[in-house]
Amino acid sequence: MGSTVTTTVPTNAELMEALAAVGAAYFQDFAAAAARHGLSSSQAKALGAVQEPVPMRALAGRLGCDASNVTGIVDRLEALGLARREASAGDRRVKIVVISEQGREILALVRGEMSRTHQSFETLDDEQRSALHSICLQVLPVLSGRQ
Amino acid sequence: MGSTVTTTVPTNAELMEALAAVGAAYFQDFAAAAARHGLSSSQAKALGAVQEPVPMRALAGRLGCDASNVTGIVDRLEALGLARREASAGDRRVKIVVISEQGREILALVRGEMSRTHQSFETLDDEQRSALHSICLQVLPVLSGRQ
DNA sequence: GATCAAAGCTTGAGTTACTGAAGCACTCGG
DNA sequence: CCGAGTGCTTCAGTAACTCAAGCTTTGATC
Repeated sequence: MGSTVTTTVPTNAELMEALAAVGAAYFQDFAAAAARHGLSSSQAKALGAVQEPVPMRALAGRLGCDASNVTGIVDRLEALGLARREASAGDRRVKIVVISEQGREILALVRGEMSRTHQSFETLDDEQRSALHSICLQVLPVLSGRQ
Repeated sequence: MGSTVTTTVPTNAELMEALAAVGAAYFQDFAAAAARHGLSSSQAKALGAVQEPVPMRALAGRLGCDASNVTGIVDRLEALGLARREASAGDRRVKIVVISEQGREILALVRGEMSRTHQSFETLDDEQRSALHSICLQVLPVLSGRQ
C-alpha cells in the first residue's frame, strides 16, 4: 500500500513528541556548552538574541519574558563585558543592548562546541539537511507569531 | 547548475540558527500554554517526562539538572495533585514519581492548546511531515547522547 | 505650549529554578 | 558486620522570573 517510501504520515501528537524530544536535547547541549564558558542558558540565549543591536523592550519580546527580567540578565552580561547598553538616538527612554567583540567570540565558541548537535547534523545527508532547513524556515513565521 | 530544486545545502551554522529559532519559538508556545494552567515550564516539562513512572534520579537525568533540584519541582507537582511519590518495590532508597490522572489531563490540555505549534504543523504537507518526523527520530539518539 | 495618558526602563518584594555541599537511609560486596 | 557507594533530601546562595510601583520621556490633545 505505502506509495513511495516505508514511512506513514505522523499524527500531530507524534510530531509534537518528536519535536519536544529534539528540542529538549538541543537545549541541553546548548546549556552545557554555555556553562563551560561560565554562562547560564538565559544569558547565552540573550547573547544570541542581540547579534544585532536590540532595545531592552524588544529583547524581552524575543526572550518571551518580562522586561524587568531582562534588566537583570543584561546587568550580568554587562558585568561580564559581553554586552553594553547604549542610548537610543531618537528616543531617550530607550536603551539599546549591543553585543561586544568578546561577546561575539564567546557566542561563536559556544555554538562551535555543541558537539552533540554537530554530530547529529553529520548523520543527515544533503537532501535531509535541505529539507530540515526549509521546513524550519517555513514553519518559523507561524510558530513565532510573526505571520 | 541547481540539480532538482532551488534549495542549496545549508551549512551547519545555518541549520543551527534555524533550529535554534524553531526551538525557542516552540518552547515559548509550550511555556505560554503551561502558564494558562498555572504551571511553570519546568513543572510542565517534568510532567511530560513522567508519563510513565520514573525514579527521581532518572528524572533528573531526563531534565538535565541536579537531583536536588528535582526534589523541589516534584514537591510542587505533588502539592498541585499532579503527581505523587511511590516507594520502589526493590530498593527502599528509591522514590518513583508517578503522574496522577489529573496530571495526565492537564498535560493533554497543555499540549492541545499549543496553537501556534499546531498551526505551524498545518503548513506542512504529508511529505514534509514524514520527513520532519523521520529526521527527528534519526537525530535523536546522537543528540541526546544515547547512542 | 501646558497637560496627561502611555511607553520604556528600573527597583523592590516574593516565588521558583538551579547548584554544590552536607546529611541521612539504604544497598551490596567483602 | 563494615565500609564504600547510591538515592533522596536539606541547606545555603545565586539567578531567573513575575507583578506592582516608580521615574523619565514622549506624543497627542486641548
